[in-house]
Amino acid sequence: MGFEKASLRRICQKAGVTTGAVYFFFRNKEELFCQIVSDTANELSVLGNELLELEFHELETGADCDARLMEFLYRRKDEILLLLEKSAGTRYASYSEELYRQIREMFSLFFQRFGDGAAEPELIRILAEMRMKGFLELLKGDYSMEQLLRLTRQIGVYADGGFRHLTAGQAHNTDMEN
Amino acid sequence: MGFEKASLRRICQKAGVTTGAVYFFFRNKEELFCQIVSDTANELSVLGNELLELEFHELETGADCDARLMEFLYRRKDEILLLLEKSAGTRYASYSEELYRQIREMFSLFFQRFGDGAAEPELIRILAEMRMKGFLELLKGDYSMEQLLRLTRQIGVYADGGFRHLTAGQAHNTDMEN
Amino acid sequence: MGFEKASLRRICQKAGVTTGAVYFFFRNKEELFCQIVSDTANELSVLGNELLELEFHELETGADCDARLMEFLYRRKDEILLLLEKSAGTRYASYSEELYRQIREMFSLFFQRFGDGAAEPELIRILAEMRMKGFLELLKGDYSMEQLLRLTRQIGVYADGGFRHLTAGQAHNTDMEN
Amino acid sequence: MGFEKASLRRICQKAGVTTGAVYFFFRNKEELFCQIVSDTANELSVLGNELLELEFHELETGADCDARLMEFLYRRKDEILLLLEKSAGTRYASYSEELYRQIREMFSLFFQRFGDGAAEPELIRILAEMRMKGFLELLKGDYSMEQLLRLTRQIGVYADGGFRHLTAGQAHNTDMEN
DNA sequence: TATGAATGAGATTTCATTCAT
DNA sequence: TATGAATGAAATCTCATTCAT
Repeated sequence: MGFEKASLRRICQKAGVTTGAVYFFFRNKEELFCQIVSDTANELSVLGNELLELEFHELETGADCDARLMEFLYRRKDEILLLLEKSAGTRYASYSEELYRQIREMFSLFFQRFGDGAAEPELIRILAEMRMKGFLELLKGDYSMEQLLRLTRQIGVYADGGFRHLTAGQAHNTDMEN
Repeated sequence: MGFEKASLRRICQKAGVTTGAVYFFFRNKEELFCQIVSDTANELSVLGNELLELEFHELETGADCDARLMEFLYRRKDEILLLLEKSAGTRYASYSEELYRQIREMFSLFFQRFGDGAAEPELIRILAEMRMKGFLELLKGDYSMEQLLRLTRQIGVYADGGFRHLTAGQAHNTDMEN
Repeated sequence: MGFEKASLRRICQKAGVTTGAVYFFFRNKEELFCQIVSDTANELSVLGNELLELEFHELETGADCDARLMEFLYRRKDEILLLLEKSAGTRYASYSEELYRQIREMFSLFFQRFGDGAAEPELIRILAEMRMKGFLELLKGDYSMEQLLRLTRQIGVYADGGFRHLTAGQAHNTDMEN
Repeated sequence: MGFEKASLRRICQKAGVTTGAVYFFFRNKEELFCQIVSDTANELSVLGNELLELEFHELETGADCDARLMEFLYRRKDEILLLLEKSAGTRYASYSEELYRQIREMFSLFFQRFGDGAAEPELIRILAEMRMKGFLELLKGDYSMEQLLRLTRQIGVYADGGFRHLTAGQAHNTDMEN
């Protein structure tokens, strides 16, 4: 579980390399981790910004954004899961924060645009965490690309409905939840 | 991060005790962990079943169930976070599985009752993970009880809307996501 | 196995005492051990000398000596086994040496008296070890006093026969062993 | 004293290695012990069975068997002493039981063949323990090969005489022991 | 007289890292 | 470029002993 629990000895044993060899290519254990995920991390950041931009200018639907994101995550499955779930103890430990920020920004945008005014930051934080969790769990499931995209679409529908209900209900909150 | 990375040495250092002292009270590191969380774990299981029952017989609204759950979690915040996020390596490692099962069961029930027929297990799995994540993040935020309950209600509204959108959309799926 | 492997904690647990209490009665772990065996050790030394004396003046048969010895060992079974097999690490560690010396002396006497001249010290050493081992194993068996004495007598017969064969054979050694 | 009391720390200190280094070659302390003695243990078992067979078919005298055994033990002195006296706590702890069984079997054979009928198992047990003890003490003495073989022969003579006296005496037991 | 709690040293084991070759 | 061996620190756990009460 996680970078810190993964013993280099065991990693190397599985990879059929000697531990000594690792230190020829990488300065230390963290460097090894980082070189594995860095490209993916960079590209994900770029993609995130790009999608944020698209959404901002309403050039693409949310569903299309989700699909493009998932396609990327799927292709880099292993690295993504390392990056987002096993990076504690490395300099990528807080990488996911950047993603969360992007998602929160997007959500904030939605609330401003389609909701009735400002959105509560804490609510947005929770929703962002949930959404991200959704992506990650989709990734962890052993799905085919088709399955994955279909499920992604459904999660999108779910999120969309949730958002609408939330903004609609904020005016007459008490009515809605009963 | 987690039970396994939490060095007993460091724990004891912070607590101002020697590591040897711990072994007077607990057989080993895991026992220490378990004695901290066991009561809470048991009560949570009971509460989970109770709420499941209530929902099943429609004796209480989902919102009320959520509120009762959050109140419990809030009162046992520390133990709950240990139990659900730091238990890898202990015999509670798979405890959360039970909770997930309960949530999935409840979701399944909803889909059967209000949706149009059977629900896809994989979709339910993802939604359950997201919902749980929501609860946990609510817990991790440093909120007052009032704030917490208000946010919980909002998440409930979100989830409710998501569910409706999802079941409504299953008939004319392609329309919805565009 | 032995004094050093027996944890005081476990000893006390079995005895239903607290470890603290032990240190009220005994200076330390070794003292506890020694007070358990000391009386027995002293009496055994005395008995050993007495039997040696008796044999020396031919006031008693070897079989009677053996019987008296075994009766004593049997009554102090537990202490004897502690003293002779678990004393490593205590000041009784070399206690058994004294017994071996006595047995060797007795064997030496036999060889001088009934054999044809001086006896080889190394041979006597081995025979003494074997004889002692015999006594200890007799003790460890879960026998009744009667069984024990009968077996002791048989071992005596064995040893007697061995001795005779050995002394008889020393003149024409090569004949005997074929 | 024994495997369990032999601290790896001290072993390594004497060997001029760090304890960590040991774990490069051996999985744990027990593995270290086992790899030292395993070959010897296997060969001893084979030899034991072989000698048992020879005795059974009377292809070799007891004295020759003893000599062959001692030669083997002498060549593997260190490993044998580890195996038979220091193995408590390892998976070889009960190894010597196999040897005892072989010796008892051989003794049983003798009693059936040369004695007058069945032999008492408990007596045989004691005699086997004594005989084994003899072998071990022979080994522990710092003898030359010649000395060792000569002493072994003498112990053989002793045992032989003991056996004869015992079987002869079983008919008129009460006479003998006085 | 006895207990419960605590200590500190030392045991086995693991691990990232280094180094000679 | 790569290996096998080694190191030293730190982890969990055990144990004899001490001490306040």
